[in-house]
Amino acid sequence: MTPRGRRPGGEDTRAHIVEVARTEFAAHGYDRTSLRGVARAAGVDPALVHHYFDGKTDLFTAAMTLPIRPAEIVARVTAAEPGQVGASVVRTFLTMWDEPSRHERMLAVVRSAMSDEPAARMLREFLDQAVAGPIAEFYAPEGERNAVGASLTAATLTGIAIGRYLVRFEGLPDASVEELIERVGPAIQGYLGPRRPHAEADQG
Amino acid sequence: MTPRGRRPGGEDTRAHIVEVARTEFAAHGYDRTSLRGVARAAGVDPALVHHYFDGKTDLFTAAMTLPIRPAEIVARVTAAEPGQVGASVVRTFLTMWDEPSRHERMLAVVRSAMSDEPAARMLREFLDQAVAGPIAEFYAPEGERNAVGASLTAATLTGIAIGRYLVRFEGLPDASVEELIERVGPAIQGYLGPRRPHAEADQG
DNA sequence: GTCTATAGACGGATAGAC
DNA sequence: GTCTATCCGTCTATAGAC
Repeated sequence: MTPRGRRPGGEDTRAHIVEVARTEFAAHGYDRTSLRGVARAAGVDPALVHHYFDGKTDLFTAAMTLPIRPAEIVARVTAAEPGQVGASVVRTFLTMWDEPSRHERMLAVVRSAMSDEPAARMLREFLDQAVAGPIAEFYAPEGERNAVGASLTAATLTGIAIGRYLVRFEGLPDASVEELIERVGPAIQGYLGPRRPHAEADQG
Repeated sequence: MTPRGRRPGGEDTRAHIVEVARTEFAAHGYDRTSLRGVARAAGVDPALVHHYFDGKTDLFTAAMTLPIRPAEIVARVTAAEPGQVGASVVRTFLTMWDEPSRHERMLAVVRSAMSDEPAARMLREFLDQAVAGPIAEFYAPEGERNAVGASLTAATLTGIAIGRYLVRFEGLPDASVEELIERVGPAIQGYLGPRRPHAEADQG
């Protein structure tokens, strides 16, 4: 019957809208998610969504925001033995994907980042805080950074997320976390280690 | 003045539309590209686009199609020394991205694959033909396949393309092809080599 | 706090004239 | 082969009644 007017309980409709929006963004990406669709799925009026949020971008931001604690991640990474940092990074990342509170957010951001610039910025910032930053902290507290190595790490993790959760490359969705750590860890380790190819690289 | 009626020369308007469409899809992704926008950019009437193509999906397919020759790729990969197959794969892939005839197509497919299922299918098929197939051919002509290894390779290459050409991770757009080959080659090599972790794997 | 109503724009698609 | 005209759907956003 869709009762009109103020909702019975004083429950948090706003929070409900945010939740539904997150699910929609995760499932369809930014472009294909409409405020009307969110309103429909949430069982509220489209105008109510506008009442709470400035617009689509605002709703997206509200639905995605969940602070990450770089310090925590640094702690996890630095707890690993030097030779196991690659594996530790992979484990940390895959674990984040498996946290229910983060899964949909990450899905939505990656899906949307390919065509929406604000979403792309969010992806870059996330990777910077959750991957590149902690790594730099570990390997070069002084300030020297291996930017390409960090970016290759971020790229690898992004590609795996896409192959595993979005586009579904053969075998990836069903691979165990342990198998992935075992196979990808060494690759990451290689990106992060010191470079000395055929140039002079004595110390730092 | 936008002359009416049939165009002066008998030039191939259809081909022109396809070209323009490819550029639009590459720049904005599937969702944000409209037939009207394509028509506008091509200087033709929107109805003409419908005259040539069944719909948006049809136009997309027409704009993306460019046969790849697995045999060629196999030849390039198999020409490498066994220890250099990883580097060879990376070089082959990055070279394809740099071919002008392919660059926009690949950009468009990757951009679109995150939210459009037909585009996702195209991406899977491309990676299967251009990466997984040739690799399998090289390592296991008999039919045994290292599916996860091939998928991890595909995921890595996809992630690098995204970081280098789409989302622009720090340092990746400016990295030289040689540096990428040098750093990523060994990682790919690791995915493709035989696995013998802690299970029995005598021959195969 | 919630809804009705509507403005204003753009999308894909089609029928048919020239 | 090309364009006019139009249908019908969807979207974001706003003003204002209850």
